[in-house]
Amino acid sequence: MVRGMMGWGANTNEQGWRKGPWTPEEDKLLSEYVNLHGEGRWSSVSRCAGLNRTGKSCRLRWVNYLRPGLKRGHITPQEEGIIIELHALWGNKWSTIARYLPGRTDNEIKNYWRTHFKTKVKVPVKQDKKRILRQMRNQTQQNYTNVSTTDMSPQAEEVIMIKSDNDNMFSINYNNDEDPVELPPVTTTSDTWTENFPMDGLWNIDDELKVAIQNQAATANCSYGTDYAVNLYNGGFIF
DNA sequence: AAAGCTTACAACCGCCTGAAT
DNA sequence: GATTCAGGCGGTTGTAAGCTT
Repeated sequence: MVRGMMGWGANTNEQGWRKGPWTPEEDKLLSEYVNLHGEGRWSSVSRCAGLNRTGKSCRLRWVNYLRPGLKRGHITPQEEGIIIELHALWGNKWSTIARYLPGRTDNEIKNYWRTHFKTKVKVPVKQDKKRILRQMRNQTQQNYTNVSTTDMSPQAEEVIMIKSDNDNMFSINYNNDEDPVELPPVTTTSDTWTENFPMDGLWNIDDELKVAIQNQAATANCSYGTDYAVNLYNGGFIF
């Protein structure tokens, strides 16, 4: 795989900043300047080093490509194991994960994950769905008559909102849609209610958003919203 | 050999946060 | 306390190379 001169053709934006692939000359200017003056103050780096690049662009180039000590080459099986383990623990906290993989950047790990694992998320079989849906249902009934999402992160809140319309009816609002999906009557305790319940949309929730709920649940104090997320998680909804 | 698909990854964008004013 | 701004982070995009059909 060719590194370097790929992607966007070099051009300038409305503000006159250069965009696109970095040239060897630009790399040299940036490296020399940072080696001399140290990291930080990226906006002044771009000016002082004679680079017509934004501070953000300079920082990114340095951190992901020019910084000394960066590893090159394929992720090793050991590194892959660490990535899998830490991702299970923290979700898409790429910079945090990168701290445990010396020489690897968050960008590299993120790209690796998306390429190798993003599309290989386990799809639950029907039996699993039934079990988990039953748990969700029971937990919601037992613990909350009115589930608030006010304490959830915006991301998590975007995924799912559950509310009780009356004592016996619940509805799920996926992605804050205009038309919430109504659950069958609470009196049903068998599997039949899950059969009738159109959950496909819920099961297709993007993996990152599931992780967002997981993270929210793991980090926040118990509250209705996060507590519910914990229940979802414990019930196996996030896999 | 050519077309289409997949993989890899550099680089951008938008949002968030914390420090400075 | 409000505003501004730089830096950091995660998500996304664009494109070349490799692979498959």
